Amino acid sequence: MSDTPTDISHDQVAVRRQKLADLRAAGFDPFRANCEQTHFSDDAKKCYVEGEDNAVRLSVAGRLVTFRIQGGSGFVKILDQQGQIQLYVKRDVLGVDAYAAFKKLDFGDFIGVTGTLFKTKAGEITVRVESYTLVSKALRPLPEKWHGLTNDEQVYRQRYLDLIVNAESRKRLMQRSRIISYVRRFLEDRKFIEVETPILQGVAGGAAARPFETHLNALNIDFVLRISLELYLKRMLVGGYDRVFELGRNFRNEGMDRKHNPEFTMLEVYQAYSDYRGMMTLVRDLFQGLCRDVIGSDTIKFTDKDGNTHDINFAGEWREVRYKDLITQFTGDANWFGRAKDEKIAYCKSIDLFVDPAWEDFEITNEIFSKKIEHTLIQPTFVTHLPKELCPLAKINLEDPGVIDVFELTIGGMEVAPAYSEQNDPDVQRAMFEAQAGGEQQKVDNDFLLALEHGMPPAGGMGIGIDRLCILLTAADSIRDVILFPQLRPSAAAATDSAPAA
RNA sequence: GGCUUCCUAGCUCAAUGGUAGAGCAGUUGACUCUUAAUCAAUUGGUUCAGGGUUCGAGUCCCUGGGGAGCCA
Repeated sequence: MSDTPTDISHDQVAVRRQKLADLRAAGFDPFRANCEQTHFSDDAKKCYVEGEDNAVRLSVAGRLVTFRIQGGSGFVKILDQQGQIQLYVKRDVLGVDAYAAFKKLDFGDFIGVTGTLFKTKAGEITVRVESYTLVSKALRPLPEKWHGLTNDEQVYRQRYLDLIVNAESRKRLMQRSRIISYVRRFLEDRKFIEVETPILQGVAGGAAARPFETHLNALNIDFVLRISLELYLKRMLVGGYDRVFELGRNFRNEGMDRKHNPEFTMLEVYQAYSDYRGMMTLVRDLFQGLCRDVIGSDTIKFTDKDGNTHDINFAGEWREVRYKDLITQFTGDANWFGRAKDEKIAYCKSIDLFVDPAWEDFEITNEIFSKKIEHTLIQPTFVTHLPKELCPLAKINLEDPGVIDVFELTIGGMEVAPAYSEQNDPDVQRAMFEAQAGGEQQKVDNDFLLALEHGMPPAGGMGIGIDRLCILLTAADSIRDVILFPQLRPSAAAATDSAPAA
């Protein structure tokens, strides 16, 4: 086969390039070919009529991922977006030349085939190939078929390889797409309108986080990338959109770990004439629908950070508990909120919890919540009546002016969805902003306050971290497993590794 | 940012400081219902990069790069 002087049989790329060159020399260029795809793999298999082999003719296409040739016939499998389908090729059907060429195909090549459906002795619905076309040559080999690709770095940098060889990754990331699709349908069914608001903002509002900074040359002005969707969506309430949502990317220039990627996807929903209690119903209906539609079960498996497994049950009513009660229960001190700061600090010391003496009282208390309590809330839990200092954008509770009308939905020990009765009093809102800005007037979004002065209807609002939701529902270990291309340091090797052999 | 740990063939992994190996994949051959197909033969390495210690380094030390985990 080879009249080249050097043996290239050990070099898989060279072998594949030689095959490509041979095809071209024979007058066929796979990169100039195409094929028909009448069915995806799963849809094709559903077309099989029980007991009637070779009654249905169709065309499928995909990447070769299994190759079992035995003499004059063989079975191969191709992978498309729905999964795999088996193909049966036979010399007697294809003809000697076409069959010989088929045997030279490699793992990873894209082919299109036309043929009829039948069921093998082993019971697998299979396409009996009448003709095929090579429509793209893979010049590099795939990772190993049995162990797949396990090198984390390569999984993230070359996600396409992970998707080809690791079925769980493919499934998990497909589920993410279905989750997002379901969220849209769910909200649209309830007459919510999807909008798109600016990512480049003058003031990074709606949350407390360090933003990415950038510069708009045309106006010679510094901008930041948004850290939240909130303030622009509320402007939509002012503008008369009663039910509005945005599903989009936020950016926070902070740490990266199993739960944080610098860019992440948030859903925010605002419903006029509702409140945080209305959001409870909405979020519960949404999650229960997601479980049914995407997962197919009311319960999901969850492994906590100590390796213990739990079943999280989304059915029925969910636990509702006041922030204050969680704190007094944890500390065993019914009068916790009446204690002096020194006493709180002393207590934290006694449980080995670091707190900075410069912190405010509420920060010390919240450190207990976030470090000691939050991760124990495994089953869906609405934590309500949070201290007002924790969020300046919510309405103050009518009975207790120290707390706000909000919940934080915590599942699997993670805060998944905060919701508020939204503050719509412009004067209270301004005072809260100014207290939070601590004298730095430029951090106050005056344009938003102007909008509030025009009148915003009472509303319930809610945010859901889509990545965390996906972690939960797909039982993923890390945010990197539910983001197609998680952020990594640039790889120096990648740039030099792609030059083709001359 | 700190601590711990990992980086060896295309992939998954071995290798007391003493000649770098296996499985899969590749190549050649056999095989017309396979399921990680099977059988026979066989190729393939700048051990992440650069220094150092040593008679001798994949292994020990240092610097750098990248990944993961824990902490901040």
